Amino acid sequence: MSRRSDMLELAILGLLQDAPMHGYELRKQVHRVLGTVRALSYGTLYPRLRDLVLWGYLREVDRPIAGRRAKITYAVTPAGRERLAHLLAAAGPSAWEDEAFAVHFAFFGRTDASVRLRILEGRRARLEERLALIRANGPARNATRPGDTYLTELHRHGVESAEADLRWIARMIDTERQKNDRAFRQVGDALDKE
Amino acid sequence: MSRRSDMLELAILGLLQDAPMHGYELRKQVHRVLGTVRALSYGTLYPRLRDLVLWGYLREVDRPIAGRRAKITYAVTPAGRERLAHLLAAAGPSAWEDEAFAVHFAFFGRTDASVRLRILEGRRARLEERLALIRANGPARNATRPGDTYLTELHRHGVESAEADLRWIARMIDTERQKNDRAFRQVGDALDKE
DNA sequence: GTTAGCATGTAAGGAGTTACATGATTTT
DNA sequence: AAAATCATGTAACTCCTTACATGCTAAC
Repeated sequence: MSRRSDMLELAILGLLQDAPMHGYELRKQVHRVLGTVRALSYGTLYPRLRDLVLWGYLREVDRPIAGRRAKITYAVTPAGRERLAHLLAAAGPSAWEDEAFAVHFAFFGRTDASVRLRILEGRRARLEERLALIRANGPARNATRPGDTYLTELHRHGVESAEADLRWIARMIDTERQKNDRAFRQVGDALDKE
Repeated sequence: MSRRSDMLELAILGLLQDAPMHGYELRKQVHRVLGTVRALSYGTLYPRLRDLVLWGYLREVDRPIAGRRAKITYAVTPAGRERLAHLLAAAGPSAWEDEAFAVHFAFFGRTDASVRLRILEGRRARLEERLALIRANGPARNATRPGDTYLTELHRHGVESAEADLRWIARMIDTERQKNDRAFRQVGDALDKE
């Protein structure tokens, strides 16, 4: 359902929903928001923008300020807004993968609370799975090259990174739950007053 | 000089140098050693093994234990050993990238001390550069969606991960330097005795 | 006036994934 | 005897990068 490439689509639609931009600026915004995750080349971006226009999710807003041309500003169409909502609501297993997760998380500000929690839980499960795998594959019984300090260090660093990620996710989930609790309490208060 | 694909070549030659294996087993070893980094599919591995044989770096060692066939064991040829040495000694800028660095580091056990240090320093510079970039792109002046906690958190997590990686690298470099010092001292002692 | 950054694109090719196809061996 | 896992491969496809090509605009 959501290939890696849907992530680029999500990022584009999400950012353009905030404010119409042209490609060059858009790329910088992607780097600002998702700079931790990966780079984005023009060879990837421009063809994709063309496609999104073709599919009706974006429209070109020509802004010929004086003689300045060839600057194409893109804006999200109603169909694009629907598509964005759909992508944001879709929280399938591929949404727990590294990049997909980061993109989804970046747009949590406009994602439903239930979807947020589902993605966070999925991500946690994914990270725990990975940690277990790293631990299982540990270089303990390193028969061939016993005592290779470097392999051991690499392994330990992998474990520590995964653990740090897990702690972060756990914190995010806690925060979400507290938010939910507050929301429930407010609903409760409102009901009390009736 | 070292495309992403050279990393796979390095991993294959490095592991097969330790012990000849067939493809299936090799894949598991790659996961054991580099499991933290990325997965490796058969669709990638087998064609590459074929190529390496074609290029003379590997040779097939058929091991028909009883009727058991179709199991192809691969071993490194002299040319392959040369190639491996070359790949290990090549510490160009692409060796500081995430995956390439991990692969190089995994084989530090048979890498020259000077090359090790060069790669570690390069990696540190790369990480520092990345950290600076993340900090510069920080969601501080987030005009469009002020106070988007999620973006702020994502950003912070990115900074923290980068910092943790940097601390790790710094520790590795320290260890290397101490090793060098010890080595020099031993040489010094030996000279004293003369 | 020339360098640096803004701005848009295309074409070719590299790298790898997915899905498929096939069969042997080991374990339950 | 079925299920799991070992074992090897291919073909189609996707995605992205690199290198190229082009021209404008701002700053020095």
